[in-house]
Amino acid sequence: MATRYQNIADALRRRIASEEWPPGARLPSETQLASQHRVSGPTLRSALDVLETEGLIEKRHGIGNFVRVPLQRITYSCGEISADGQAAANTALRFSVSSSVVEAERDLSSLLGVPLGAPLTEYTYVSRLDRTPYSLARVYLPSFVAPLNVPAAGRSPWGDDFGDRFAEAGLRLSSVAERFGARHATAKEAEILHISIRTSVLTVERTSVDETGRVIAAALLVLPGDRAEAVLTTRAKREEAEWSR
Amino acid sequence: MATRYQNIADALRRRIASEEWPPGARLPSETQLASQHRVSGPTLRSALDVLETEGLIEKRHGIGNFVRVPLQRITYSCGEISADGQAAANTALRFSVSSSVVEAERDLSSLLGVPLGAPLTEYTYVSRLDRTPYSLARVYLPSFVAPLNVPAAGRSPWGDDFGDRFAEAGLRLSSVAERFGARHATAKEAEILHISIRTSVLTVERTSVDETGRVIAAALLVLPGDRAEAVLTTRAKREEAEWSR
DNA sequence: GAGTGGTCTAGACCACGAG
DNA sequence: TCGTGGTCTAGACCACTCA
Repeated sequence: MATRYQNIADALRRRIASEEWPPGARLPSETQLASQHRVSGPTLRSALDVLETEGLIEKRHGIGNFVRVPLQRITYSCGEISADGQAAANTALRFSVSSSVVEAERDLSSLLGVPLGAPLTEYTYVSRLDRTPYSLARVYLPSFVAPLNVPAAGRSPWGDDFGDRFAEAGLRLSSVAERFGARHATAKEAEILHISIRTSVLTVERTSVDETGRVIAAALLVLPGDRAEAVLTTRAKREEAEWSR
Repeated sequence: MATRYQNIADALRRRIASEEWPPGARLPSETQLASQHRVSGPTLRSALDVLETEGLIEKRHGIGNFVRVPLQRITYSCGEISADGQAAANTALRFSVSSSVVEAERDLSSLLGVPLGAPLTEYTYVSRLDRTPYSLARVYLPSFVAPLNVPAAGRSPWGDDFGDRFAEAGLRLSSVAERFGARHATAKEAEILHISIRTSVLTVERTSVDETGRVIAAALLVLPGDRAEAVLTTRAKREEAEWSR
């Protein structure tokens, strides 16, 4: 059965779809909408919560509720080994890098195969398109790969530009494993990416392995589901020669 | 600044982490918790909403709120071309398949390159582990690939077991493209997978292409983020011979 | 029937942003 | 200062589950 706030959410959804309120427009105030639909404030607010969770509207405290402008989507290309550090970056995508030294937590120590508390260099990449944050990548290098706190190359927003470091350390990148997941943003990620903690994010856990099977880099990518996707193309073995021209 | 319900959510989260309420246990009733924390019902409920969104608790109408039992995770392996239909299935993962004939909607027609309204055979795969739904896959075959409504092979819960159909139709699978995304579950998906519409799901849009570049199958996978992940391993070209033994 | 969570109310007060 | 959304209250009533 349909509840009161669900019916209102449906009605508002239709009015948005009909472009009565085009993208970017401000909705009437919650007080006005509540009296329009003859419900109390909280009931109307739960209807708006539904639309916010769906990504249809954006709430701005003290200003109003706005129809969200569909964001351009960026693409993370999977399965590309970029030992030479020349990653395929999306055009117009700008990013910044910062680094610090951290101690290996439980997750990172098992991921990298280093003892708990071992020093790691952490690189944080934040990409932006028109001032809107689009992706967050955190890369961790063990101390045997590079001296602590050396600058990142900054060639790719995905943090896969460490071919130089590997070469300097006498390591040869052999394989890369990527694990994809979906979850809600953490409070910290939400703040960095300017999203709500209710936003779904696509996560990529990427580990780079050298010839001896040792993990030489780990990366944690966080991509807001409403503005990013990952793509992968696999070709049948037999045709590989033809397809790569 | 921390709000009232956030503080309560933190407190409850700590009590759950300390196993005061172990996995599967019922929390005190909302009325009891509200008086414990000296807040009103709605305030306590919004604290519980936070925990539900985080996947820490599960609400059961008329029964109580329960600490969620961590679910075993299943893995979808990406980048594997299984033209012969022998897919790597997770053990103990059971699934059912149903099929129907549908007309190509806007999304599907552009994905498959068929006219709007063209007849497609739709296969719906639902996998389960211990009676809990784990994945939903919908596969669409154009009519030139197979006669309408032929049964699926049922060898893989991911719907990548159509090698026989391709062969019968004289088609040779050449490449597979996968697109990954993250979003909330739709109402229909939530019902099938027994999850909330606020649950994050990992989506995979998979298109199979033959030698002439024609799309011969499209699949839409929906994997609840709390119980599934996708993995991909890429090996450097030079070492490929060694690694595949 | 007893107890649980789900919805809804009418209003108070606070925090934010803009003029 | 004003209008906005955010939080919170105290309680009513309904829907669901189980004994």
